[in-house]
Amino acid sequence: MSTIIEPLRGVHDILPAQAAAWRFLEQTTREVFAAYGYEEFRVPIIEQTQLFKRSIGDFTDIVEKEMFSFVDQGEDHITLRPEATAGIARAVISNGMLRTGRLRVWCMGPMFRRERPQAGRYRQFHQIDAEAFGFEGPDIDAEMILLSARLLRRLGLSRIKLHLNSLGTPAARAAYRERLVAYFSTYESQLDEDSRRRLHGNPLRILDSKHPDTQRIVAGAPHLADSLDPESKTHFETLCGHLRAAGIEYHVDQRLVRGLDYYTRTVFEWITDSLGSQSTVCAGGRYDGLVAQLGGAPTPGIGWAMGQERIVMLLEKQGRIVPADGPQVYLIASGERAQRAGLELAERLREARPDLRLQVNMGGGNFKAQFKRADKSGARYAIVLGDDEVARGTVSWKDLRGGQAQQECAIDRVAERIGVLLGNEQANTG
RNA sequence: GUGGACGUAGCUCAGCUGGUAGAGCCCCGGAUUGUGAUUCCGGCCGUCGCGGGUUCGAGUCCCGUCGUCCACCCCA
Repeated sequence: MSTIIEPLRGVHDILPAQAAAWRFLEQTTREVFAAYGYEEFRVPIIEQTQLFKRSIGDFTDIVEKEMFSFVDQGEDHITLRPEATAGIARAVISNGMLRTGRLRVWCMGPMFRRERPQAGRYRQFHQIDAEAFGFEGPDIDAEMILLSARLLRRLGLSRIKLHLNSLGTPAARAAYRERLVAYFSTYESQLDEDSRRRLHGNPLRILDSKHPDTQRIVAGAPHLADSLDPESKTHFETLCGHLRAAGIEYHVDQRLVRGLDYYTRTVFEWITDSLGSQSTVCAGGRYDGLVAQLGGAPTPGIGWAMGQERIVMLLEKQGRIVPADGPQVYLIASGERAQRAGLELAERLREARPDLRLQVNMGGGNFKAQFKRADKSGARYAIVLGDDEVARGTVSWKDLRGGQAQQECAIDRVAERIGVLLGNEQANTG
């Protein structure tokens, strides 16, 4: 007897029972992106380790200790992508896609971070990702946020709040960063360990430290808003105006700085109060310097990422019923002749109605057993084919959910019959 | 990475102060003829996460380990 192989820590199977919620999320995502004219982009899951070091920032926890990195047989330094933006930016440059100026894309897929797992925080997790390149003005910032808002609304989720802030231009941010370093340096000995470590790497992160002592020091720190350059200020105010006009509620959060180094100007997060400490459901911002940093022509960019596991958790928690896609019709066939006739009939029906979801009983069984399976399949109707029906050239037809009596109809009129019945059903369920 | 709680059948859980495991659901079969979902009867299912220790004896106590979860950290 060999021992059972367990999954790796922090990775999960998505079981068929859960897949409906995922499919609903993914289908809705496709529709919403299409509604805004965004194109799907598929990029690799593995990239050169250097890509993430250069884009996300050497001093972020992600790069410092959370990446799944390895050297392969050919001495290549490879990393499983911990986020999507860097890979998309790289792909946009590699494929010369910026020559046409502007680009609005989205992608969806697994990401990897070697964190300590918790509900809503996994080592392999999935994100929906939106990116736009080549747009300088705040209109695209607004569109990005409106798009995410519409997606959340279309999913039927509520009680998710939008937090908003601006980090300024790279220059203003750099100046602010210096001011911040100067300020925190005078209190260096009083800072907590993590904050001290970040002081010269990513001092903005110190702002949202939860250490009480550090927080006291943070309270006296120079304000980001005061250091904003006039252009960034205007940019931010225009964005806020767009959001108000569109009826999107938001909360300006001075502490919101985001963890990744590449952000500039607009940053935002959608936050829920029903997921414990994994409260951010979607987050993003502008990264005007990233493309140039990765060797492309200087091009402004903005994007966001949404955590799919967290969304699915919210769908469950908020009791959203997602459309199932089990069979509509279950075909029962008993006896050798009936089985053969049943298989043939099923194929004919699928030919006639490509959208039909029809499950054929397999593995035999008496009528009782087959009806049990028909019931369990969730199908609305059962088509019954036994020796009697075969002899008569008919099928019996049973409504498993309604009170209608069982009927019989000619075998070559079944497709027509399905059209009538499921047509009605679709009208009823919208 | 730090601190803490938990880990018993496929699922949800019970098992008092240590005496070699139970329920419900699920699944399978039956209640005369080719009919499910209800009811009744019967049946299957566990190295009590794993490893070590204490003990005559451990699911129950101790240690370690793995995993899940909570907070921190980080972040989607």
